[in-house]
Amino acid sequence: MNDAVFSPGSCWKCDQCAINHRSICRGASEEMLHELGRLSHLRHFEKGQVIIAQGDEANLVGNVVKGIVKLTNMSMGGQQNIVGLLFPSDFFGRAYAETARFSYEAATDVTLCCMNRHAFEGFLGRHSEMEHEMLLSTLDELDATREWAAMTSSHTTMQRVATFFFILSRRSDHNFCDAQTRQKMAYPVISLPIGRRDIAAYLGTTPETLSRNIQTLVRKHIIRPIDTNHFELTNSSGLVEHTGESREDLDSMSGVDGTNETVADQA
Amino acid sequence: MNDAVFSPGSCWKCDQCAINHRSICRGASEEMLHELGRLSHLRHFEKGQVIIAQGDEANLVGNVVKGIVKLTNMSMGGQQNIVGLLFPSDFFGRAYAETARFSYEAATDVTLCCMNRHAFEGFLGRHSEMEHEMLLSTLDELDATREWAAMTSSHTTMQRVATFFFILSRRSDHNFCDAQTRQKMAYPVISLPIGRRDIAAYLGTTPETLSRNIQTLVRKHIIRPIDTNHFELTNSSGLVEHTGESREDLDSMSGVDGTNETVADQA
DNA sequence: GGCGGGCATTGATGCCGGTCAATCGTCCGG
DNA sequence: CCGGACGATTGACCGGCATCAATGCCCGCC
Repeated sequence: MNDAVFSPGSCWKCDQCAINHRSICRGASEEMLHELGRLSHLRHFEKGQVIIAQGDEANLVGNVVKGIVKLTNMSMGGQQNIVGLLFPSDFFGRAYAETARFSYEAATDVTLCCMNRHAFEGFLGRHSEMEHEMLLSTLDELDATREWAAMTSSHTTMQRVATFFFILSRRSDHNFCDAQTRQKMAYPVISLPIGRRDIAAYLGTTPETLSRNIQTLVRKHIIRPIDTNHFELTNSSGLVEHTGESREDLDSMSGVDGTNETVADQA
Repeated sequence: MNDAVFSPGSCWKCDQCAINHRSICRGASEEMLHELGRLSHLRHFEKGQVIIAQGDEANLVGNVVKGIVKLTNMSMGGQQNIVGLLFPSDFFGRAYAETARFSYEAATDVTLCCMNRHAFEGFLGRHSEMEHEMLLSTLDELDATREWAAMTSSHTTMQRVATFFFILSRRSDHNFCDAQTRQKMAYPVISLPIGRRDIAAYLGTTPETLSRNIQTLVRKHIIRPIDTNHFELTNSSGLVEHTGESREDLDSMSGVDGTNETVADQA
C-alpha cells in the first residue's frame, strides 16, 4: 500500500527491480529495460481481488513482484479449480489472446509489474530476442505443468501433500520472523503462503483431507508445527519417502537453480 | 512400411504435405517451406516403439503426420503415466532443451516429419516470424494442458470418460470403414485410436473402471458399440450431461475450428 | 483345428478420500 | 469482556474406484 513510492504511472526503474534477474527481463539489455520501464507500472491488489476474470477481454500482462497469484478455472457449479500458483518473478496474463481462459486472482496481497498487453506485444515484435526468451520460458512452463499434471493424476493425496511441502521447503522465504528467532532454527522452514482451502484446491483435494495428511506428517515427526502456516522440516528424507518421487525428479520440479531467492522485501 | 515412397533422406515436398495447413508450417512462406523441406524427412515408427526416451539427449523434433504419439512420464515404480496424446499436425519433441523430460512413444503405427533439433532451432533463429508462430502454438498448448489438468483433477471418472468421448466425436476420422457403410451411419462415430490401457492411463484411471463406465454409457443408450474400437454417438446431449462441462467449454477443449480434418490417407 | 497370449469385460472385495457435522482457536468489532 | 465470523482440526459415515481374480473374445502361430 506504499503507493507513494510505487504508484501507477510513476517511473519504475527496472534496474532496481527485485525480480529483474529472474523474470523474462533477465534477457533484456540496458536499453530494452529502459523501454520496458516506460511501458510498465506497479499495481497493488489486495487478497481476494480478481486481477483478470475468466472470459473477459484481458489487456493486462506482466510479472508478479510480491505475493502470490492463483490461476483458476471456474467450472460449471461455481467451484473454482486452481490450475497454478504464480510466485514472484512469474509472468501473468496471456499474450496474443483476446479473452482470458482463466482467472487471475490475488491469493495474498500482491504487487504486480503491469503492462498493457498490446504494448507488450509490440515490444516483443520489435525485439525478437525477447520473444525468444518468452518462448523459452513458455516451453519450460509447459513442461512443468505437464509434470505437475502427471503427479496429481497418479499419486495419492499424501504423495501430493508431501511433494508440495517439499517444493515449498526449497523456496520458502525465511522472513516471517525476526533474525534472532531464525538463528535458532535447526531445520529448514516450510512456510505455507496461502490458506488451506487454496492449497487443497491446488492439490485436487479438500481442506479436511489435507489437514489429516498434515497431522499424519506431524505425528510421524517429519514436520513440526510452529504456527498454523509454518512448519519445521525435521526429517527431510522421510518427507521424500512420502512423495513417491525420486529426489532428482523433485529437484527438477521445484526449479532449483542455486539462487535460493529470498523474495522482495523492499519495504 | 512403405519406405520406398517416403524413405528417410528422400526429398519430401512440403507443399504436398497432408498437414501443412494445420501444423506450424501453416505460417511459412513458399520459400521457408522449401527450406523446411530440405531439413525434414519422413520416418515411420511401429506401434510401441520409443521415439524419444525420457532423460535422453533428444535431437529430434518435428510433426506428427499420421498416427498417434503418446507423451509419457515414467515415475519411479516403472508405471508410465500418459501426459498427452499427439495427433496428426501436432508438434513433437522439445526445442531448446538438451535432455527430454518426457518420453515420446508410438501409440499406433506413426509417420513423423522429422528434423534435427539444432537445424530446426537454427531455422527459427533465421526466421523470427516462425518463432512467433511457435510461441503462439506453445501458448495454446499450455492453456489446453492447464484446462485438461483442471478437468482431470476435479471430475469423476465418468465425467472424464464422457469428455474424452465427446472430444473424439469431434475429431475422429471416418475412414475406418468403406464409403458405403459410412453412408448408413445416422450418427457421429467415435473411434478410439488407442487401446484401453492407454486411454485409462490418459484419463488417470484403470482399464477396468474405464470399461465399466463405457458399458454404463452403452446401457443408457448414449453410445452404441460397432466394434471394440468404434461407437455410434446416439445421444449427444446425453453425453454432454455426463461430462459436467458446458457445451462451450467442451468446444474450446476439442479445438474445433471448422476444418474437420479427415486425416492423411495418402496411401 | 487346437492352442496360447493379449485385450476387453465382468465380478467381488477393501480402502482411500469426499461429505456432513461438531469442536476448537483466533481475530475483530461492539 | 463478550459474541459472531472464519479457518483449522477431528470424528463418523459411506460411496466411488483401485485391486485382485475369473471369464470371454479375437488373432496369430504351430
